[in-house]
Amino acid sequence: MKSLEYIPACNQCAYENNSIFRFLNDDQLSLLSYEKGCNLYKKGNVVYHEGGRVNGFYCVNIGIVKLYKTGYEGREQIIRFAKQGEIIGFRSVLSGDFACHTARILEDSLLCFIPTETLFELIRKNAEFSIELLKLTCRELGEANAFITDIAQKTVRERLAEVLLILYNGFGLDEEKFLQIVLTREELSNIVGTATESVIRLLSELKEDKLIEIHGRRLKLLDLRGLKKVANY
Amino acid sequence: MKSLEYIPACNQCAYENNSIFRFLNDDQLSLLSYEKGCNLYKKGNVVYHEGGRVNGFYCVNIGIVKLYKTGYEGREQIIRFAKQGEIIGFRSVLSGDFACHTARILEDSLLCFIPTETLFELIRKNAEFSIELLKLTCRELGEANAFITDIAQKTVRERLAEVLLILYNGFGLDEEKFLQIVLTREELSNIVGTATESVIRLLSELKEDKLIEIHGRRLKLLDLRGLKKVANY
DNA sequence: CGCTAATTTGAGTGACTTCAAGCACAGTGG
DNA sequence: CCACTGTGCTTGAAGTCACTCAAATTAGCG
Repeated sequence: MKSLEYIPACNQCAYENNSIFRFLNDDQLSLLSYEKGCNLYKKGNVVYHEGGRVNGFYCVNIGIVKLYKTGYEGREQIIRFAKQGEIIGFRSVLSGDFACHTARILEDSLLCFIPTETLFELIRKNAEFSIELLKLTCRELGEANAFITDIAQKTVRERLAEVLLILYNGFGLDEEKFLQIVLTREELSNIVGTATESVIRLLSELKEDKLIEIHGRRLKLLDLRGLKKVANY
Repeated sequence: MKSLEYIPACNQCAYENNSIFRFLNDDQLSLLSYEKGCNLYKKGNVVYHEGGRVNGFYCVNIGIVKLYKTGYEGREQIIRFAKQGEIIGFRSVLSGDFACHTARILEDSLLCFIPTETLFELIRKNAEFSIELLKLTCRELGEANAFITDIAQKTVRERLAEVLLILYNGFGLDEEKFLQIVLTREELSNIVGTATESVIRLLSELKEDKLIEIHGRRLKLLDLRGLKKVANY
């Protein structure tokens, strides 16, 4: 982690990255820019640990952050990834609780840090902003509940295909149809909730069926419609 | 469903049942009482359907409501139960989306209906209330994520024990240690995410181990500590 | 420094095991 | 009397273990 002298302005970023902060007015955006901090993080760094105290939350300016919980036998369960414009850790800030997941850098990142008090001030001053924050949380909750249903009812094969589509929705493809997020097989298994070996075998199956191509860790999604069918999605 | 002439006042209920509305002031509570409706529902009635429009949300005055999603093969996945003082359906109201689960009456209920506009008015007028609403949603989100981790990593036996403990936390025991919510084996299986037969077998196992007693659908929790151990909870 | 050697890490495969789902059917109690 | 509970049996999906292979990192050393 490295502190920055140059701090990117929020008023620009908010609109470019479609962040929650676009619901703030100019004054509030200035306040935000003034009160926040900004740091560089390298891949593998931990931003905050599950169970630790947090006294503020983060907004991703550049990079990707992996959020995961640790199960009782040490296995990580990936909850979600945060990319440009998304905020992480605000749940613990709001509830005043310990962090309920670990945040680890997946791709070198630039994160802005916003102190707890600033968040509360903004919520109190701007009802529109707080409604949008509520909507955001509700959306995440809806996704979480949908995933519970899937993980409880679908086969590993279906879930894997679905996870690929969820990643597609979040990160998109490049011009060659490569998924714009690169994960190890183990990380994939920690989203799907299965063994690494199963992911390896099932990816091969999807390749056999011409739905994807495998180039090391980079995955090319050839047939989105076909994947949807496999995933019942 | 049956409309009521007598409508319970919110200012009393809010405090007695520790509902989210205790963060409203007297005027706002009066407004709420004035603008809400109130209906009786019988066991098995559907309050709203997954995928349907909702133009308001509900607060449980008496009874228990079961919230569940329907998987792609028609299996229900129970998301949570709402009891006295809890609100349901506000997520769809906030996001303006279709309901993402079905609400069905588990025990005869008295539900108060609050129109969308009233909710938004209260959020706009009362920052404290909206913060508490945010906290509530965050808490639910945290629970959902924890459950994802469990369902992905734990065995059915562990999950069943855990579900019993979750139900204990939500509904408590009577003086004879009977769980204060009565579910069919199928409903239990639709929380745990398993087959009905597995629940039956595993409940028997827990009985063998003297952790619970089975009296038809009523379950007596004999050894909470033991259950925690089984559940790794 | 640069160039192997040594070690680690992740991907992939096969053999085996096991947990839990599914099916069929019997019992029972609301 | 029908929906729910309970049991035995079978099967299959997926987990576990043990191992190989390739690539990437790090260490060692002239």
